Amino acid sequence: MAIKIYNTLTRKKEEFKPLEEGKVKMYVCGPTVYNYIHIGNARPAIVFDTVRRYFEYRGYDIKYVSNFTDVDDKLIRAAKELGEDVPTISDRFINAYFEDVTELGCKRADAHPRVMENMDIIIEFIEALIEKGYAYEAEGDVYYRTREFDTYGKLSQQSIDELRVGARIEVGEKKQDALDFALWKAAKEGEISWDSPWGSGRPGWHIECSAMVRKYLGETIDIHAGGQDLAFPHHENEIAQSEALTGKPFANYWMHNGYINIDNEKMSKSLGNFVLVHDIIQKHDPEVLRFFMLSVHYRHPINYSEELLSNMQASLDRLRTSYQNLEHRLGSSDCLTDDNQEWLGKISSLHDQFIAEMDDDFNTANAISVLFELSRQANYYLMEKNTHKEVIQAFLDQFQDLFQMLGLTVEEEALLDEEIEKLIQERNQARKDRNFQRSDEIRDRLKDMNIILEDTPQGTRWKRG
RNA sequence: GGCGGCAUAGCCAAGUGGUAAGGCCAAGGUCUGCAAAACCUUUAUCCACCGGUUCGAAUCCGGUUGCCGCCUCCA
Repeated sequence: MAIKIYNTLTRKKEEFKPLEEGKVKMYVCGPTVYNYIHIGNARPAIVFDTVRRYFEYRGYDIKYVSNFTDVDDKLIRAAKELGEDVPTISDRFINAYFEDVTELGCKRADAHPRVMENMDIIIEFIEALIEKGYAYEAEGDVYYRTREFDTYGKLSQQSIDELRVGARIEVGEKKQDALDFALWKAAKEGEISWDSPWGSGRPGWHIECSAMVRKYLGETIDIHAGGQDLAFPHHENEIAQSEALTGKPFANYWMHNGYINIDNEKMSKSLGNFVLVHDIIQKHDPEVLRFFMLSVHYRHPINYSEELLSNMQASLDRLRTSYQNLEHRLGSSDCLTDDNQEWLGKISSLHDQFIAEMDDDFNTANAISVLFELSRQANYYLMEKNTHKEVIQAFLDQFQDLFQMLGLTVEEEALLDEEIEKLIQERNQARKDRNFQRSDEIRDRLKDMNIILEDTPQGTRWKRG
């Protein structure tokens, strides 16, 4: 079975064929680091981290690169407002980004290139475009000649002549055509800037990705990904820049994740309805946010609310409880059963189902439903009087394996605290003596300490609530 | 004006031709000293609406309504 990917470029699900057997080159557009990330930024981070994990899981050698935009208008504005310089602010929020995203279970990319550290290759790229006639200099700015690129609009299916010219596309005097976009912007008084053949200035937004993709991954890559809104104009412009330069396809597969809405409205800074990851993870288990994002297909919109997050907590708890119940039974399992093969077969077929769902354009929603089936089967198995270690272990391994694949953890049970253990023993003695008043007293006391007890035929177990 | 998406139970959400996955919530039952956890049962004769194609459609086609996104910095 092969992995299928919905390719924005062709608007179809296609079988994934890597450029090089067994290898994947993937680039994801990262955030502009002028603030803490909001949950809208978290979606591509989580979704594409999962895509990456899946490729790894399937044995691919994947090189995964994601950039930081650390110089741009928003950063310059933020610097002015805060009375700090741009590098200080971008450093701060890059660190914050890593902290947040790590909490959400995302691994580091193989490279996280920054604009400031790649000024030389950006300038070279622009020079080459000028040389080829695709760009021109105008009073310290450099613009891309959009109409010069024949297939402009192929990603977003926009006809170049249908693009609304006027009110919203700024007709700068320096531009030869309203559709042209900036590759290099001349510095204004007091702005951070770099020297270039066209005077001091800074790069336009789109050129950084073209330049960094080329440097870190090559002229043609397998997968280029980002939020839906980036398809036009950002990705369209990247294609124009890169393909004009190399004459080769820029990326074979384009993936775009859907939006997060709040009360069915797009979340945006201007509407003031954005939710920061930084704030959510004070109140909720960060993995619940990840689980939430993965419970919906990545191309569909998600409507965020606190209530939904609480529902998701309950769902995730169900799976984790199941895992903990298995762990609890591992020690007391014997070897008296003879239906091991049947159970092992069930587990293995659920694994195959999980793979089939993920193969189908990373259908994490369905993959998660397989996890629930695994949980149901495990719970059912635990109802048997005699259980076999081998089967319990197989369940545990399967949970462990698939959770990890999705970037989630089955929380390890904390070590038994001596004091808690002592109280439990005392309570069990009270129960034997049928002194239920005393036993409930102890249970309540532990409950106040956020310890929940469960009496099972194999003894009392506890967990943190 | 151009391009695109969505509409499935109280809530969330899969499902793109073969007769409605899964989760949350709720109700009843089993187990338990009581709980907790778990298990069993129940919860959409129907997938926004109207027509059409088909032996057969939530799924395809046409139309209608509603909501949303992109075309401007944006994940």
